[in-house]
Amino acid sequence: MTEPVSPHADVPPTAALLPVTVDVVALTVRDDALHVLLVERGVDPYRGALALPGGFVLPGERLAQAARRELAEETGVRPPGHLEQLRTYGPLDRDPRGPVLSVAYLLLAPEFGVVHAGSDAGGAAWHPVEPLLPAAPGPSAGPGVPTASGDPAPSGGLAFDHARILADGVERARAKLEYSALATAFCPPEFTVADLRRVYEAVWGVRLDPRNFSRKATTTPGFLAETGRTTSGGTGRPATLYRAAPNPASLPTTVPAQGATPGSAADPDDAPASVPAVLDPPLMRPRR
Amino acid sequence: MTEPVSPHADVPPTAALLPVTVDVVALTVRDDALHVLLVERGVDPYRGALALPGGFVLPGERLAQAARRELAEETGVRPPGHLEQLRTYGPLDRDPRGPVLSVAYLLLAPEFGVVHAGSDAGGAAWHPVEPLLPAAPGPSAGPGVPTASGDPAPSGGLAFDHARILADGVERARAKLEYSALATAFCPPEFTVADLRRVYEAVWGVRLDPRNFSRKATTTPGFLAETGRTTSGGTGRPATLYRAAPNPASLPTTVPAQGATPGSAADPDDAPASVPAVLDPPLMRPRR
DNA sequence: ATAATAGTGTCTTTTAGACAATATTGT
DNA sequence: ACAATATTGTCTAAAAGACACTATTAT
Repeated sequence: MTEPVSPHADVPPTAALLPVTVDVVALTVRDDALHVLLVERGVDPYRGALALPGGFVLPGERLAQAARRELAEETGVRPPGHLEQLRTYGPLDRDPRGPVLSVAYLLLAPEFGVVHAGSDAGGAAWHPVEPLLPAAPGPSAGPGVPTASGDPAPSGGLAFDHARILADGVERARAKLEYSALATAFCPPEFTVADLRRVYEAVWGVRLDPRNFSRKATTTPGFLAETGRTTSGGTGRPATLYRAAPNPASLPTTVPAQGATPGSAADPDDAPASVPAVLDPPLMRPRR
Repeated sequence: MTEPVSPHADVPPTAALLPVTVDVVALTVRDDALHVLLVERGVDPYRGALALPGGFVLPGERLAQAARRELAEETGVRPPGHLEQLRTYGPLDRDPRGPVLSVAYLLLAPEFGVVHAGSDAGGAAWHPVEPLLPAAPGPSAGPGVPTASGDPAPSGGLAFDHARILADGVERARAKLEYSALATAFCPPEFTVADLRRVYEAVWGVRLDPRNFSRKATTTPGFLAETGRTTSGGTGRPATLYRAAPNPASLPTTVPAQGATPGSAADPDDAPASVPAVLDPPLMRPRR
């Protein structure tokens, strides 16, 4: 029998002990545009500013678990979709309270309704990402965000370094659509080829030829599985309904967990589950 | 004047305070094979086992800074090459000492000599990666590592979860060669097309046609810059010497730092520096 | 019938891959 | 001259893209 050991028993005394937050870049496609889930901060620092949903990791908690908990607390629902780790920021010069490490997660999900206004944050809501991203180069485009004067937010109108984290999340999402089947994560369980095309168009900000797209999507192995059913009611010819193909030749996910709590074992969100045989050709490519 | 504030002043008391390590997957190409830098652990846990170089982040230290410090301490030299963040592991079920967060970094570098045997680790040395990776699927290949019996190492003969981290690093490296110009990070400042081809061949484990490769490499914009010089002395026709092209249309690296220590400002290693216009075509592709 | 969207056929352009042929060096 | 490696040229095959045309529904 081992007594409940105090954490960090044998860690060298010179090691830093850092508070760790998780922040979630939750993306969805809504009205043919990419949207991100943001909360209005109800506490300092950055009280009143928009921020990514997130918060501190609790003792004994896993990172992905913390991400899902924060998301649930701040939306009132348990969000669907694909959750994966994005990257880690900090610990210096990003939080006025002092050194804080932040592990960002990326959620790609079909639009889900936001119910609840959390305790320390005004309700969460979907916001179009485009005005929050750094202006594209080339011919100087429209005005960014008016940046309400007096606002302490450093960039893009978001608290902390969240504008940068958002930009990184969007870039990751754009890249993943190209060489993985993850576009389906933005769709409900059953969807049409046109739904899927609108995901690519919104995330990449391009127009794709519906005819060539249809052929490419339906003939790419491991991408779509026919349900046998079709849409009805809308105008025009009914469309075939698909769902995401079941784990296409998934890579053997190294290290399946070892001596851990069996059941909450190795974080499935952290295992690049049905992810990308790297050396396969891209699934989809934007127009040249 | 602000007094030196105690760290974590206003952090909620329920937040976990975690020790954080950095671990570095340092890869190089040596004798036409991908190698990783490993140290033999001189202290518990996993004393005597091979491990990735790394250690605890110190108070006031940045992540990439800690990665470079550990690397320097354990090799005796300041390694060249491209350093980028890989991903974050933990904090549960990965260190017998208790919950520890580990932020892994990836270094892609030309082979550099290892000088020094650090204090808490036997000397660092290059090891071929192939026997350390999980057996590829398909027809069951050769025997992995004999796994010296009595060794507490969980997998691949490496301490902690380092076999998994290594696998993730190799996968990242393989992917990056495909759509970025990072293969040059494995080369010395001046190199030939053949040198570069051997990088691809070693990392991907394939053979590439030297003639088609040469054309592709030299005609891809933003990849190579001619030095005007050529090799000499070797057998055969002298080859043109190239260096990596200077930042090809680099993306505007969001958030250039704000109120930080000017000089050690925003970590350049953490900024995806000259990284991949995502929507560009891949630079190179492995054979089908 | 008309409008609207879904999906197929076919041609053109681009890119990748195979491989002959030429170029330039050391021995 | 011969061996060895570098580099260019040319043809073929595969993939991407443009776009006419057919299919199937609602009104």
